[in-house]
Amino acid sequence: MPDGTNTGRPRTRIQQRNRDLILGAALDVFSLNGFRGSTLDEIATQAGLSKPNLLYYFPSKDAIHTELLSGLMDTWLDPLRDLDAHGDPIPELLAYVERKLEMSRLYPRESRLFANEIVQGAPRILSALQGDLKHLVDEKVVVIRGWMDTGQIAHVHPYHLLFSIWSLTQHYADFDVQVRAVLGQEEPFQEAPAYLKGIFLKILTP
Amino acid sequence: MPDGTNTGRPRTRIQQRNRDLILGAALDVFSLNGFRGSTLDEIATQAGLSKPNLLYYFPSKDAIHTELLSGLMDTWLDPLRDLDAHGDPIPELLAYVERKLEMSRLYPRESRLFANEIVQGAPRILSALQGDLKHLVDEKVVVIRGWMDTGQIAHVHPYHLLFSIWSLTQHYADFDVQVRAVLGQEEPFQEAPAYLKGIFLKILTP
DNA sequence: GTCTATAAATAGATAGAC
DNA sequence: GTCTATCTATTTATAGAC
Repeated sequence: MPDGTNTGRPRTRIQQRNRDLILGAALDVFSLNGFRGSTLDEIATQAGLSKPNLLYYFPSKDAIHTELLSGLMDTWLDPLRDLDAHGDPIPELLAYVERKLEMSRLYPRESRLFANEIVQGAPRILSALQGDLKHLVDEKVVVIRGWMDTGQIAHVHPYHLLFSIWSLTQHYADFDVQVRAVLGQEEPFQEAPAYLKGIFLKILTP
Repeated sequence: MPDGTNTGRPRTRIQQRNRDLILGAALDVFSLNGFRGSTLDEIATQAGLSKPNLLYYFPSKDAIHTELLSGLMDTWLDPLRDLDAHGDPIPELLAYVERKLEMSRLYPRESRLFANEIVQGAPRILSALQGDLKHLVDEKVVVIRGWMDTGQIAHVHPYHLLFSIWSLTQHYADFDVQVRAVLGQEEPFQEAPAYLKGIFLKILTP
């Protein structure tokens, strides 16, 4: 992911570096074990810092997790935000699929962090799902419905269409081990882009 | 899921009842928190038994989890096993999609149990994925390739086609909270079957 | 079979020296 | 800022009475 997640307070270079170390390590650990399954010990070891030093930078285990989730939520929605109502509908949607798949390829830990959180009932981000996410989706669904009503793309359930895009693209990050187990040695992300573009073209063509 | 998961040893009615209570409670807890995020305390409370009593029936936390996973793996693969090489290809595949979606609707806990395990790297079932699962998939891919080569269904990457079916159907169980958050009050499983059949018909039609 | 009590290890978090 | 030492609660698991 990008940035140094600056929450406003000024920081020295060493502060910034250690915060980043901690958040990176926490992303490794939380994304692989979920919140409750992760320990500060593991995060500290992974970050190369002592446990008390971790808690010098963040007040609690919960605070680290929350910082990660809220810092990432925005970035995670960017691909959908970029869906342009004035673009050419089919290429626009295929490009969205491509961006989402690229996110899975480049940021599998972030994808699994969300997957863990949501599979486990989204206790910490339910309000964000019902708020920011739902509002953005509602807004884009209007655009998609417009494209359908003018016959520019096929008529399918717009919400479930978006679920399909999320599901299919994130699958390659979240279920990576299963995909690789089944494919043997073939590289998943080599075939996936063409495959997904192909099927979404069929789904969307009027 | 079905059965009383009999592993061979004879059991009294009270033994069977308590084993089932424990496995049911463990399914609730493990499917919501993953293995490491779950505690025997929670499982015991959920089962209405004391913690030592749990460990009278199962030797360890790990044993409960393993029993759940291995007992379920077979059932989980049944819908794919039922894919009939001699059936009518498109209806056959659509029926498979329907069976998988029905599994998500009826057994969301089981779906989330696997989702947690796989998202977290499948430490306990990797060998089953590389063994039983891969072999079954390889076998069915031969069937699907046959249907493609004779022009009965469209030519798409058969492995990724199966990933798509798993991903799209399980999404409604594993990411249920997100789906519901976005849909508001609309019931996901009302629209999903028709939507999925519709898009897979487009994908598969030559 | 089921319980209370408890062991032994690990968890998150704090105190205080440096 | 970073560390060692430590507190307190929780965790898995066992011992042993009933």
